[in-house]
Amino acid sequence: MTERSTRERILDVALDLFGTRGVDAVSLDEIAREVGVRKQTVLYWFPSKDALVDGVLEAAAAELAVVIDAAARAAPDDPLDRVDAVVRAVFRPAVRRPALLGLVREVSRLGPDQAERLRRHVEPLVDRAVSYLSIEMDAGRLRQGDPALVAALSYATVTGIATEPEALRAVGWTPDAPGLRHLRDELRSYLRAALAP
Amino acid sequence: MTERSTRERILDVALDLFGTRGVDAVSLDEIAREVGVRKQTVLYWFPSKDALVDGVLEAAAAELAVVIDAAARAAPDDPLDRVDAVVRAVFRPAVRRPALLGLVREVSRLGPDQAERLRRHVEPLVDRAVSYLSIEMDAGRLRQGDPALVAALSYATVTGIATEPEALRAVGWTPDAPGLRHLRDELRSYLRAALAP
DNA sequence: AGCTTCGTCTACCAATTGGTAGAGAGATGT
DNA sequence: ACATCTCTCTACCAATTGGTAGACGAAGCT
Repeated sequence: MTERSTRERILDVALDLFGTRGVDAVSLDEIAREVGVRKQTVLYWFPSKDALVDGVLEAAAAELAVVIDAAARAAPDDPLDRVDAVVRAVFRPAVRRPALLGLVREVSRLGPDQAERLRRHVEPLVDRAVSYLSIEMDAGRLRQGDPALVAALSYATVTGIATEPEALRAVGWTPDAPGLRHLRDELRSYLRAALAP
Repeated sequence: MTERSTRERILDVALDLFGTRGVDAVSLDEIAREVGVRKQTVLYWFPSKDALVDGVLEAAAAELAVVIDAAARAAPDDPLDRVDAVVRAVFRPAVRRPALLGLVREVSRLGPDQAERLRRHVEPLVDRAVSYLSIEMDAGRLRQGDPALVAALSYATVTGIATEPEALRAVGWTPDAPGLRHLRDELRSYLRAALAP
């Protein structure tokens, strides 16, 4: 068996709790309890709560970056198909672990230092996405617009829908398997329509 | 002079703080300090923190409902124009007080009781929006799709973009007056494209 | 005048928070 | 065999949390 390291397990639990309930609402004690260890062990691996938040952010960003990158590379040439592929790829981990996108969302609340640090992590990904959109817009294969804002809007759509289960429940949606497929397909058509020329 | 009541001022401050930093991260002491009063005065008007959260949610929902309702009624007949009008109407208060939409977003974290209560408040608004979309889709004036999910997706787009300043800063956007206008216009075209037949 | 209600206050309190100090068990290198 | 290093632990601590009990002044009612 694999016997994941304590450090890893702490990161995992912290990502889940921070992402679903917010950083300030989760205590080190609670994380420790969930991991099956004492608070001081958490503080051994991450000398402060801030350090733990840093670690979790970094891990989450890395995890997302890998998924997105792989999907974008493997996708076919047409930009709409490519966006489609990224959405499909992100959708699975995002729904399985809402905390993943939820945490990224959480950043706005943390100090500007942490926001800045995360931004540096994500920057290359963002830059590539924006310049890609820009090129494809110029080529007439995507709707014209400000590529930076279109990127932000697409991101907002995906993150928003993935991290707001309440909004979905308010319109009567249920999170079972067919519901998930249906949601994914509607999200894809919606984004396609928003981006198509 | 107007001399707003203590209760009102508490609701105001609490909405701002809860919305921007999260309910759990804000203490009654802090709210009281901001209002210029002691914590026990807050507890006099709202017998517990939960009660305060309830009050704030209700006030926020009511405020949003009024804005949306007015815009939708005053708008022209074409559904795209109507969506446009609502977006323009929501955009201003949302940007001036990001807490407003931020708080609605916050609901997912609160207990299911509070989520349930807020949902009852918002339900008529949601129902009307969904059935409106449904009718216009059947009439061929909007893109075909599941009206409930399209409503949720549109909401996610607007809320997401309004409550994630970090995402916007990551693509180099700045929150000055021209930036705001530009963002609003891009949001409008994006939504238009996503909903157009 | 006297009594009550309203709004805010001071004085506490038990529980929880993030964090420090340092002991002790196990493995590892010499 | 011994010293060192790695990891987790117990024992505390000061600060902050949401909340209770009740005093105090001002205003209104009789």
